[in-house]
Amino acid sequence: MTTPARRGTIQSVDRAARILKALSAGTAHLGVTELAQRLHIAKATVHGLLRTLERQELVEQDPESAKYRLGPAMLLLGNAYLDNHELRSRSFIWADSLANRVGEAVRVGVLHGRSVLIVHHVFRPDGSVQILEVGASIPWHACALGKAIAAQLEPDRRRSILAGPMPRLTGRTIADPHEMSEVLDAIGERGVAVEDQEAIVGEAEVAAAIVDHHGHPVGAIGVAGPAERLLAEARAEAIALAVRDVARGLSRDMGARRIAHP
Amino acid sequence: MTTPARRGTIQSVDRAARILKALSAGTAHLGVTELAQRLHIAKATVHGLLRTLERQELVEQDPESAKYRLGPAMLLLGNAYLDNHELRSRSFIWADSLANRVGEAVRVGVLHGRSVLIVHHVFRPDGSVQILEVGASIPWHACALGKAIAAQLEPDRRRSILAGPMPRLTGRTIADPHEMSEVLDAIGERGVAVEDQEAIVGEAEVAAAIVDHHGHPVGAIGVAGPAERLLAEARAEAIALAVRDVARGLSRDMGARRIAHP
DNA sequence: GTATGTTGTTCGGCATGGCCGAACGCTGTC
DNA sequence: GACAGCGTTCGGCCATGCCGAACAACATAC
Repeated sequence: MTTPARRGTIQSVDRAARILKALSAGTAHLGVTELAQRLHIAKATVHGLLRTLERQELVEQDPESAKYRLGPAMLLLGNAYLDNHELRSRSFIWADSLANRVGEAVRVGVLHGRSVLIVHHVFRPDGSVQILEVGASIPWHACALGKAIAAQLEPDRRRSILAGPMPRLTGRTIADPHEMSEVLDAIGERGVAVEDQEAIVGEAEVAAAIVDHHGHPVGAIGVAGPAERLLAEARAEAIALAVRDVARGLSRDMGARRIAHP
Repeated sequence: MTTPARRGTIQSVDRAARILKALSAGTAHLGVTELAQRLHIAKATVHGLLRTLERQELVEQDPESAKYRLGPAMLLLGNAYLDNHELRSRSFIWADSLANRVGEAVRVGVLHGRSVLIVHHVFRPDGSVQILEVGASIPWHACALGKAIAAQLEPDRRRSILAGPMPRLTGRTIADPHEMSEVLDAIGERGVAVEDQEAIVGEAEVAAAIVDHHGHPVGAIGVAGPAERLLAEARAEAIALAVRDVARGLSRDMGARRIAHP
């Protein structure tokens, strides 16, 4: 056995999940042989797993090339994740009001591994053409959403997330763990995170964490747009205030079902 | 064994997939016990499967209620399905031009079971607020996309899809298999399917199938909007022509890589 | 307060069911 | 026409997933 598959996990299911992720990563469709050697599993075994996944329409086989790709049932499951997402559904009204208040696009995200997953996105309220970012995955260290969440993490998780790689996306990306640690402290005190062209040149974001009744972060909400417009002297403070207000309201909303513990 | 699990399938993976689908169906989160009796699997077995899926972040457990729901990795996989979708990516430019030409919303869908999955959606080009329908699933018999695809199916599949249930969604939904069969014949001849308030009162759609080089349908593209505006005497024919043109172009686009077989 | 019903979780042994090596049919290429 | 690559099938060994039963934690009932 090459990968000893952590105790307590069901080997075949674990392998099936790894197949799905491999198919999701590669842009081109993958064949049985390529999957087998990439995951270090016998070819026949991969075939059996794929056939089972195919019956469930989680993967499908291209009739032309006989190679495999993700299937339509995957889209339904991904959509179901969003539909059942409590933070997402609660954020609808808050995000709408925030977008109208500041006249910019609003994004809501959760931390997933070392990335922020966008679960809700409200377009800037002018009529311009914009692409929907729901489902997108952004490195945590290069967006305000991610930094806002990280600043609220308990010390162990914060240390572990700071330990990992922080690739430079633009000249302004914060890539040094010590610098980032200080930035997170400042964000924690101020209650608002700012990202200034750290992911895409010209784009900025102002965000605040959403916490549950224990104070644990469950996600973040933020305003995104052109840096020059978002961070202009005159508007910066007003936007930060609006974002923090909305994040507080949403946090209260999320924790409302249980009484806070001391 | 209650469900003998078709020969050749891997039992545990099949069960894991059924768990995921059960979680996606139920709006509320499900517990181990409920899943076990719903799927007729031993409780301990369900627990093992869930733990494996949880390690892969395909499901997550609510810390409060200890119940399970779909996990964030699911969203990434669903998104990856869209990214790898050939029809979808090729349809972008066609759908845009169609939306601008007719001034209405455009949808692209594929057949999945007895439903049409929306894989691309262009908003009506006025500035109004519209909800994004990508990922939505619509009964095939109640939308023009579905009828356009069904009309191009080979006889066996067409018969089997006509055999299933066709629930009435509005007073105008076609619920009778014989009537639908004649409607499909007419659509096949004309090359365009029309749906007039058969899914939602007031809403209509005009669509045409997209076929590969064998003539097999791979999906459909259509224009959707208010019935009175879409089906007005003056515009109906023009819209039908535009839709058919675009569908033809897309079909050529999709089949371009291989030479047509006689 | 105890009693009783849940829930999710753990354990260990039986035998089932998944795994792998090898062989097959097929499609393209040199 | 031999070859190399692919996806697929087969059969037998034994690892591994399955299940019944016991467990702990919680909620409820009285």
